[in-house]
Amino acid sequence: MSMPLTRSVRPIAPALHRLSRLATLDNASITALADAVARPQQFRPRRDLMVEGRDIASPHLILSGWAARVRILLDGRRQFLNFLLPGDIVGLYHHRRPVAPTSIITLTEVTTCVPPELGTLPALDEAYAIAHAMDEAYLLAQIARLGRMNAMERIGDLMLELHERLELSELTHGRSFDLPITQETLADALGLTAVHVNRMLQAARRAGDLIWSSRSMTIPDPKALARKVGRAQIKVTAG
Amino acid sequence: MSMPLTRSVRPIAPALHRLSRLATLDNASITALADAVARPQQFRPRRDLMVEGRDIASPHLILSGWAARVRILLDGRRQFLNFLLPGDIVGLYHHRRPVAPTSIITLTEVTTCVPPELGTLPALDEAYAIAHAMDEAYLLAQIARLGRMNAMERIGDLMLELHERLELSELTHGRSFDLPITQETLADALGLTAVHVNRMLQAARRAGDLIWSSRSMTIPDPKALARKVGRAQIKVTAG
DNA sequence: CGTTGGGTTGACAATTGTCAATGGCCGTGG
DNA sequence: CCACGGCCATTGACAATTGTCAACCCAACG
Repeated sequence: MSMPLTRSVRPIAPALHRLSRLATLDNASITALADAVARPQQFRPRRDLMVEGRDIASPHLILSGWAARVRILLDGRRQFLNFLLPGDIVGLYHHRRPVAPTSIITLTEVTTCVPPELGTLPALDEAYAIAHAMDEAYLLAQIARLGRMNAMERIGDLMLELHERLELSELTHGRSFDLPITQETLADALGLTAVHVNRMLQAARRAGDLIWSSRSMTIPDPKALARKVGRAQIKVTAG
Repeated sequence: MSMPLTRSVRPIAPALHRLSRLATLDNASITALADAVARPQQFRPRRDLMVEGRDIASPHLILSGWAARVRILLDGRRQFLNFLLPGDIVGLYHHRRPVAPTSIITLTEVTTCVPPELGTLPALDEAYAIAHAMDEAYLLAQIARLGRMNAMERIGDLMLELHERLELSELTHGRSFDLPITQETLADALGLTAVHVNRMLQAARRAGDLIWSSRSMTIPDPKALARKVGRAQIKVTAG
């Protein structure tokens, strides 16, 4: 905490922690990751990491901060497709000349680096594959959320998902986590309006389901909430 | 059309046609595919190809018929995550012991086969990678549809997507295609109720946007409809 | 201090869902 | 051949959820 080296490594620890949990990484993989992390890139809030339809200049491994994949309709309606949290990887594909399927925008100050290439380190490839499968699982969860849950359930379900994901990188504090976004951003992720999200958040607080103040979201009783919104666990490999 | 051999090959041609379009396949890949296709599996409607949370017994390459990935909430609400059409591949992952992220259910009579393994034929791997990227792009489209489009737009957008996808396997007839599902199935894919889908389909017909009768869906003016629902093209590789 | 971005509130409108009933079509069995 | 049942599509009346618009508050900040 007081040593300079520690200080500089600290903020990126969660991202690496999560990646190294997905598969058993050998020394070569860890070295490659350390090299990658040594060349961080900084982005201010509301900057594009990628633009839909353009070639992907380079993939990103999120080291700190929040970003989101976004799709904008012609008349300006906006839908966030998923959130990108520390440890998440985007733009890594197995085929030539990949085109970004969506734009990616930073929601907060964000640090990224270029992850080690696919196909050079088997252990890392395995981690990538698992990370990718989890991404897909969360996209599927998002579809069910938007298609079949009401506003209250969507909010609860998303908060549980975020808590679960942040836990993997040890970015939670017990039943709380930092939620550095606005209600409008939340609305765009949930397919609702900011006004309605506001009302539902108040209802959730009255019901004792969710308490959000000064950027800290608390889920007093995750299990009870999970039951209430009818939520299943995300699981990607057996055993 | 009259030769026995032709007759038996015919129904699976669309699936192979689409796959071979994604990347340039060498002879080894084509042979491997032909071998795979020679061992078809048949499924009646409403059968599970996979069950959420269970190990994936084997991946499937859809040769004919329609299936869907589905998620069911605790109280029975059902959401179809995407449709699986001839040429689509499911359950092929780069990591060990993959667990099915969702159940897959046949909507019609379906024929599948086990696609050649990943990592043995580079040309085929490239096709798999592109197919997978397209899958992902369609999932993202589904999210935007459910999150930010109204009922009318969702229907139009989905019909355009289905037409576009079926065109890749030459399963369209000009501006028409076979839509072998019920309005309730459509509703479960669109996050709506069957009653509302019914009303919107009638409105679409009155507006001249969509004409659906005896399983044949016609889009009189695809470009106009695309403009009306604010739809973009799906593109996965550059050039 | 004035400005600005986010959050909050109220009144009202639009969209979508619910429930219940009806009719057509088709295959089965008598 | 006809009666029956089942599935699907259709309709109407009504309710619930969510959106829209406009105003206001408040804290942060230059």
